[in-house]
Amino acid sequence: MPHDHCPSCAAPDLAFATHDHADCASDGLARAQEILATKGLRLTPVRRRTLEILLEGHRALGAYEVLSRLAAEGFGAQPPVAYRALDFLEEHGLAHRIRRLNSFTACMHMGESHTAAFLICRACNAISEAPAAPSRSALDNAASAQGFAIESATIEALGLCPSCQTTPDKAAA
Amino acid sequence: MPHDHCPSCAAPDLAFATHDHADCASDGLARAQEILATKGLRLTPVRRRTLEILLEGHRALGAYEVLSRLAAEGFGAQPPVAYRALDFLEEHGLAHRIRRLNSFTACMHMGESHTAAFLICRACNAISEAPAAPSRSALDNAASAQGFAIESATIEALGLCPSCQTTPDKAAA
DNA sequence: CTTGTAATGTTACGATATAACATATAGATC
DNA sequence: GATCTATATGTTATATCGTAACATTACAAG
Repeated sequence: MPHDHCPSCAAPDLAFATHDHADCASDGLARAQEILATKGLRLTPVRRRTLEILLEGHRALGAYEVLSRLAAEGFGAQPPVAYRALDFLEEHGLAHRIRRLNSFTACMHMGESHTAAFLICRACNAISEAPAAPSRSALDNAASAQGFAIESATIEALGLCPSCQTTPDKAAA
Repeated sequence: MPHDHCPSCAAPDLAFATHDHADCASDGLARAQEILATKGLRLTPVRRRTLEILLEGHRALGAYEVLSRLAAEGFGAQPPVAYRALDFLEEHGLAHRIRRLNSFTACMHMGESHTAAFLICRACNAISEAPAAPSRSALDNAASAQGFAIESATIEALGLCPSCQTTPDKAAA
């Protein structure tokens, strides 16, 4: 069931490909529950709803965008409500912050400890999580050559997803 | 002449190493002048001063930090003054934006077209520009496997520089 | 059912960034 | 040199993103 609001609906391991997104989202939620249960952490209503909102599509949402959704549903209406839920999800590997966009997206590989690399389509805003291990190890090499100890890495690419490359008006720089 | 305010004064190709920073900075300015002259672009007083401020150390400065320096010297005191100069420098490869810190730093490899990778010390805020080609090509591979066309990449690592690794109190997470 | 801890909510503010428009300046042309 | 034009600078005003500090509520352990 590829859904309409997501022109480049991405599968967990084959982003920008059409897939059954209802499954994709509910799997993500289930996976999150398992992971938090294991760690003895709580998926409270705000946190759960925040994750669901992120899981609605393979896009990045700003904290204030998430906040307005939460507020409309009766949760708190002040920024810390959204930031706390988002920070919690990020801290436990259920969501990622996209620095380039000052926004957040659900993690597509929950539980697999990894440095994530993101492919961000500047035309349709779709986000895909790409294998980052090769980039990351190249970065580790560059760092250790300088004696620098990496604690966390941000790897993000901006460009055009497959479907937007074929849409000339969107592709215009 | 390693200078005092820069605990991890970095050489262009060997960051985090002590070096003659007065040369490092004046070379950067000279190089910038060449490059802009070639392109028929102007290194106006604000732009020049902004670059000099960034070149003072291998650190990242926020736009408002640069702005207050400029304002104190008689330039305009409003945000666009700083953002315009910084954006201009970035656009022409003379400075980089560090997304992770919402701030800016002088480019250490002006004129060499490259995707930059940054090593950011969370203890002393020193910034080193590392060879990014290997990371970048690994990222290109991951992207093309998904049919994604990268236009620009952000590669940044947060961690500890050599000198801060040996200072336990600074290294505390 | 109390008590300590974690989570939620609020107010208030700080930091980052840009839109829109007015003024000034450098270089080209006459 | 005067004038024109494009570029650059400066301003006001506002949008957007993020956090500190503290009050209140829910939860789970004893």
